[in-house]
Amino acid sequence: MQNLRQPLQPRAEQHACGDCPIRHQAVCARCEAEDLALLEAAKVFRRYAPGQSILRAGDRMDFVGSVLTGAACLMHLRPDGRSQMVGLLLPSHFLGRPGRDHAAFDVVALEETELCCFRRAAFDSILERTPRIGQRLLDMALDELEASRAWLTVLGRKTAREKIASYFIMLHDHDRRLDGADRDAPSRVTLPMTREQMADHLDLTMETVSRQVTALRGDGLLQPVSARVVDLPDPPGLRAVAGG
Amino acid sequence: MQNLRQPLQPRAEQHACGDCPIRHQAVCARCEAEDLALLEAAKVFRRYAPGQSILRAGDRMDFVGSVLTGAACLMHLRPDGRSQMVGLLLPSHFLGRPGRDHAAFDVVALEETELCCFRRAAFDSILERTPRIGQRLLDMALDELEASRAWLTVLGRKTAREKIASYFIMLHDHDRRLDGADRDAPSRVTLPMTREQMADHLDLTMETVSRQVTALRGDGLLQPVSARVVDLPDPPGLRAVAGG
DNA sequence: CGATATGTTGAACATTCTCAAGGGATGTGG
DNA sequence: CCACATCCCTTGAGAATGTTCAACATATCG
Repeated sequence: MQNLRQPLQPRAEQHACGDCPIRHQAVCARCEAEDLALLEAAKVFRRYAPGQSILRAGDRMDFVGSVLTGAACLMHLRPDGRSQMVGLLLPSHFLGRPGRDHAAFDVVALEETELCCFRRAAFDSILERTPRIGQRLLDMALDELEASRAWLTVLGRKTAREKIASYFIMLHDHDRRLDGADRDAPSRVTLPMTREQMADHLDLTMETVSRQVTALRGDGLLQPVSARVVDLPDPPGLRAVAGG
Repeated sequence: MQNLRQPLQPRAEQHACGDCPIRHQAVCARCEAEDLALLEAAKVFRRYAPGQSILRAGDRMDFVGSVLTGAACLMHLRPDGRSQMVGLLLPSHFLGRPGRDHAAFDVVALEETELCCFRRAAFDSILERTPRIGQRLLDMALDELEASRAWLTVLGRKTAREKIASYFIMLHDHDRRLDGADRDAPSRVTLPMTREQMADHLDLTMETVSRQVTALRGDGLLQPVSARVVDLPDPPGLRAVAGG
């Protein structure tokens, strides 16, 4: 069993918070210099390979942390073997839950992924002394809750075509949130997952994903560059297809 | 437009926190006497009729609060008119979001519903002075997030039959959380919604809901007493059908 | 180059939806 | 008390979206 205590990858090179790519989006976003010093002293970078298990449902969680680079997913495995991807962890997202010992879902790295981790005990004590971090965490949790509820609409009320469009728009928008560029300008997204994993996330089959990607390419809304890289020539058009 | 500032129902009779039905499940669960005094001074009960709108998406939210009795739902309305119920507010659930002015979703009372409300400004200042409440709120938000993610599996990977079973088990389990009784013992649940609203929540059609309820009755897992009251003679059996 | 993993396309099938009709409770007015 | 209206629910038959099963294509990597 692999978890945060047993990274299989070589120890990640650790950077200063000053030039952190997620400095102003993550749990530390509202920290002042003094708060940051506390976090900086406690942090440890961890690196995971694609497909590597970061946590398993029920595991003791000794660490919490932020996704720095890469992507991971939360998986809900059912007793009968069926599984559903119930969340995506992209750079700046927080992993772990203060006040809860065991993981609720499996967490799997989708691609090469770096985490900025804090030992649970250390993080909890920083939380106590630094209300700003607790507030930020609450805010992020409520954002995630809103996103998860909005995703219910994607799974529940959208057609296969709309789901695929919604998925690409979500990736595009998350990139724009990090780089601040124009949301309507053409862009290139790198897919963090295989067709099969997309199918899992969108509650479709791999075949339907494939067919709908082909269809959207035919409509000029997606322009595959390679299997994992896709150009979006017309984000507003794609957003319209995504519908809401 | 109706919202928390304009309840159409007569002013609700207000009770002391001491004999509150959700005293130990709501946001105030971990409050000591002194914290409770602060909340008690700021609280106002509100009552809503079935079908009444409590909030509309985008509304300014001047109040936050807990559901005391009844049930309400969070609705996500899409531009094309399709809608999806993205959450259920049952007794003890919290409504509203500190640090956010506008509502993300519509909130509609499903049945006669009482809320224990606090003016946003007052609540925010209590939050600041009472870290226990902030912690409890974070904990509840993370519980809701987990529930919402688990519901993704219901919508995404379950058959109509499994969805119906999951729905009844969810209601049964929420009742058991409030009354502490045995989760495996036969019980009677009161449905807070019509077949059409159930369909909306489960992402099915009213017709499919009706057919599957009939089928589960045939299997001895549901025993309708009236349209809105159903006996569950065999919760473990129903839970098995719900599957995960 | 051959092997394995990943992605695409095709055709038959199944679950659920849509459209349509009818049943049963409750309420209102005559 | 009955006729009628309304709302909610149930049942049926055909249609449709997405699935399943299967073959084939493409890519990556030893």
